[in-house]
Amino acid sequence: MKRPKGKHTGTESRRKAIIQAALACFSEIGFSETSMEDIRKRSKASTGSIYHHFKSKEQLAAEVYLEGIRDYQSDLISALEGQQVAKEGIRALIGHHLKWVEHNVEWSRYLFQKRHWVFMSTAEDAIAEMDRQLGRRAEKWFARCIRSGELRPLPEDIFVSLILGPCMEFTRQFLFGLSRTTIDDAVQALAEAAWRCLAGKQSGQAGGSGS
Amino acid sequence: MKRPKGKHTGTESRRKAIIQAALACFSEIGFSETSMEDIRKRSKASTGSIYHHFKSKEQLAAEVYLEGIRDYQSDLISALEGQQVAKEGIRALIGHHLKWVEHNVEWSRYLFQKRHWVFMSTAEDAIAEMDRQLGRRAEKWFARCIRSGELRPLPEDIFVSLILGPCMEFTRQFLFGLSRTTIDDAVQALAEAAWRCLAGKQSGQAGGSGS
DNA sequence: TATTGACTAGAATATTATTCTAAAATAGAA
DNA sequence: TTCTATTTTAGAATAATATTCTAGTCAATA
Repeated sequence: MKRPKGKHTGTESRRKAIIQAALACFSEIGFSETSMEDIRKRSKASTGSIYHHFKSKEQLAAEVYLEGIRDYQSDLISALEGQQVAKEGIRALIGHHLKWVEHNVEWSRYLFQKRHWVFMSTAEDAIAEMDRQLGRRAEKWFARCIRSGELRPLPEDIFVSLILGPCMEFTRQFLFGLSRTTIDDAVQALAEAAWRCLAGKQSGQAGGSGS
Repeated sequence: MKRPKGKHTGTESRRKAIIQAALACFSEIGFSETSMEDIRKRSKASTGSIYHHFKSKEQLAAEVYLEGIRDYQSDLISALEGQQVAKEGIRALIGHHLKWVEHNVEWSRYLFQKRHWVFMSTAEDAIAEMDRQLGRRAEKWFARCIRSGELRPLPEDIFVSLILGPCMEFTRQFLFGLSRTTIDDAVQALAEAAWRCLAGKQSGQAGGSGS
């Protein structure tokens, strides 16, 4: 019937090679500027091979995206759920994000700097689904902290905006080479700031020094 | 020598028509999916005419972007500089942004949802220059507030992240139809949150102006 | 009216994404 | 092994579409 699938038959490695080549090309010269010919040469695959693995250039771009986001998200959620204390969880979240970006600049450039590409429409559903799954688990974690009074009760969308927003904006600046603060300092500063605006009343905020 | 320019000779209106048509097409079906033929039909211009006004599809996309960002930024800076009190300034900034988005959904989708498109490389310089100019004036305003102790002294990049980030993230959710909070409430919530993490030590509350 | 230069038209061309046909490789069955 | 079915690869052929080119039109002056 099908193939044994326990094995990397070389077909998988070719697929990977094409994705890697595509990532490199897109990252270096941009999506529109990259021709299938470029990817073909760089990956040493043939036209037919590329189109056997990927329906179109657009879908190839989408697969590249998914490949990266999968890696990014995998550790993210465990980093969060590994924390019991709200303040630590938030810090872990921000820390994981920025460090991942620092260590995966090329992927980050693709995932974050150029997010929401129109030609991603193909993957839109898959991406949305991943976000949703991640969102649900994160939501659960945050809900617990809100119930315990550690975090201020805020609408979901505002919550997301306050945590993700600064991270993403800093990421953007970092990837453009516009940031001067180091990643470690940024984690510190952003986590502190996030805490300041998310902390529940009783979580001894502002007033004293702390830490 | 050139043209009398007191009159809109129809050439300018044609240019505008092409930009409008392009915006509509890009917004509805996406950049890659939009062919020059689509734009030609929608704008009722000829191929030659389009290429007379714009060097390429990429440059057309860039001009569309610049057209929008110009409108967006024009009021933004005056909204900020019109405020003396830090807290009010921040609120004005956030308020202007979200309201502009609400009233210019199509443009916003183009400017913010799909920002940093690769094929914007053409305009990259022009955009960067606009951002820089805006940035300088905003920086000046914030620097004053920091000196007066109204705002906490933070690195420029962190500052930008904390104000712009949440705005942009909420914008993204709004444009995707993922937000449930109304724009007005979001302005309120985000401004409050921003203030909480940016306010200087002595700025207890109550807007004791002065300076 | 004639001249000049910006503007428009649409056919012609060039580029490049995609399809197609057939050959090579691979995995399992005999 | 050899045979057979299936997957994968190759590269030429095709199709789609961005861009260029040539020949005009028009609008403003002299």
